[in-house]
Amino acid sequence: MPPRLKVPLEPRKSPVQARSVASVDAILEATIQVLLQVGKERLTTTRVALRAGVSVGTLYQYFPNKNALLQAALKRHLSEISDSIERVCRDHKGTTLRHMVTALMTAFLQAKMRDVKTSVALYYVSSDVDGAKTVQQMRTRYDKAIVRMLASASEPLAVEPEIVASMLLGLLMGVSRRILESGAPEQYLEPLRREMIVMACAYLDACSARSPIQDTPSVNESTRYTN
Amino acid sequence: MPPRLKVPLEPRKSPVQARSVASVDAILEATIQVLLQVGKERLTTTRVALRAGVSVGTLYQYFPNKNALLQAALKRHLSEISDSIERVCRDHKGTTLRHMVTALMTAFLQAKMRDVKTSVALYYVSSDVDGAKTVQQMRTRYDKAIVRMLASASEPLAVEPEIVASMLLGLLMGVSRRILESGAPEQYLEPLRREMIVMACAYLDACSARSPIQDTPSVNESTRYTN
DNA sequence: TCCTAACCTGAAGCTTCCTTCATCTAATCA
DNA sequence: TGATTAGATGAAGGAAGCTTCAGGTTAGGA
Repeated sequence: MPPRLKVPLEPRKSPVQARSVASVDAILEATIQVLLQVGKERLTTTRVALRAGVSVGTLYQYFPNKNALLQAALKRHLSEISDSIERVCRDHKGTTLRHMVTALMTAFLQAKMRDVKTSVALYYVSSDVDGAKTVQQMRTRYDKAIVRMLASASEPLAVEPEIVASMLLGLLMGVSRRILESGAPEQYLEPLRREMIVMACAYLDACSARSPIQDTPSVNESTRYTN
Repeated sequence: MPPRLKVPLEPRKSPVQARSVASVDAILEATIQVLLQVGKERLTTTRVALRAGVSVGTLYQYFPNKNALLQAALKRHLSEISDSIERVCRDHKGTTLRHMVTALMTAFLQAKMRDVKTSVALYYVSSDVDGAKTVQQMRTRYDKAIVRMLASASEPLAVEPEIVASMLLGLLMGVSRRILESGAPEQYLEPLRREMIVMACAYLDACSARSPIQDTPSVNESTRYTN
């Protein structure tokens, strides 16, 4: 049983004329729609092509295989978000921690909710083997940008920026995922956004209150509390 | 094109003798392993059976189809976590908010990290159409339990417990997912757990400091901050 | 206008796997 | 110990869908 290393993974033709650019775009768009309509399991290349108004052959002219198609759609979406985060981080270097968090949360949510459908659809592909890789790459971009921003804060930060970034991103991702997965009625978005900012700010304050070296009382058992 | 509503979805035979119980367990275990080794896309029932040391036929005696197998594995894992959370919530009714959060965070992380491999493997199935349903069910269980606990706190809670629960779970899920997906070196777990508790407590304090009716300064633009 | 390259088409080959079922073995009980 | 039920087997049917390719159409330049 030789490992199936199908050779034809060379990137396909890339669009030159206007009509082909349109095709590629339609295909990517159709991918999202099909994903939303039937889920990843029942997404077929033929179905995507049909939806996009082109033939399967055309699809395979720009994407070497089904998986590449899915990854491309995922990448396109995540890149937009990464860009938006990096921009915010750049724009807020040297400001207050509070300013930073507020801007970060707002930007992230805005980017993620810009089109909810796409975000939801892509959860289907974000957690297969290849999807995870793509996600990981983007995560690295977020992380770095945020750490850099935090490190430039006008106030001193009592905790390593990596840790803080981890917490902020965890909160951000976790809450937004919850919102998206739970049907996401528009109205809850704004209050939750505010709540997240409250939480993040409260956390940062708590960080500042701590001495640089950890002074959290140690906790060894699940039944003993930091009071 | 009739919707494919394959009839034979009746639940199969359930194990009676000891050996069959062992088989079912081996199959479920093998599912996780195969999931980890090759991912969901390349998981085949034959491969799972082989790994479990039984034949495909045996597998199909207990699981009506491949998907049911995956869902069963997912459900088993999530149920353990739900149980653990519900227990903690029950055991901490009427205590301090701080006690509650600390216990909650600790219990959740412990349950999730008990065996990291399983948790990671099941991310692959947790976000397909059916997996999402299962996850949603469990989420409801978490939510209710936590809301009930929060509502019983010895101190008054200035914010609706649903909102608080949402935030806490968002944080919890988000951070733990980050940990799991990023390779999860054991050593980072404890500091992050503490950090989460710090964050959650800081948030609860901030909540108490607010008057019952929202007094968060309103924010209308992404470029205006709550100072 | 004609030619070449870009682009599009979709039937069919081929592979992969899910699932069944006829048959065999092991356990349990009278 | 013989009968009955539970459990296990794995070759083979069959469906589904990815991908190719030989042959058409369109666009743009000479």
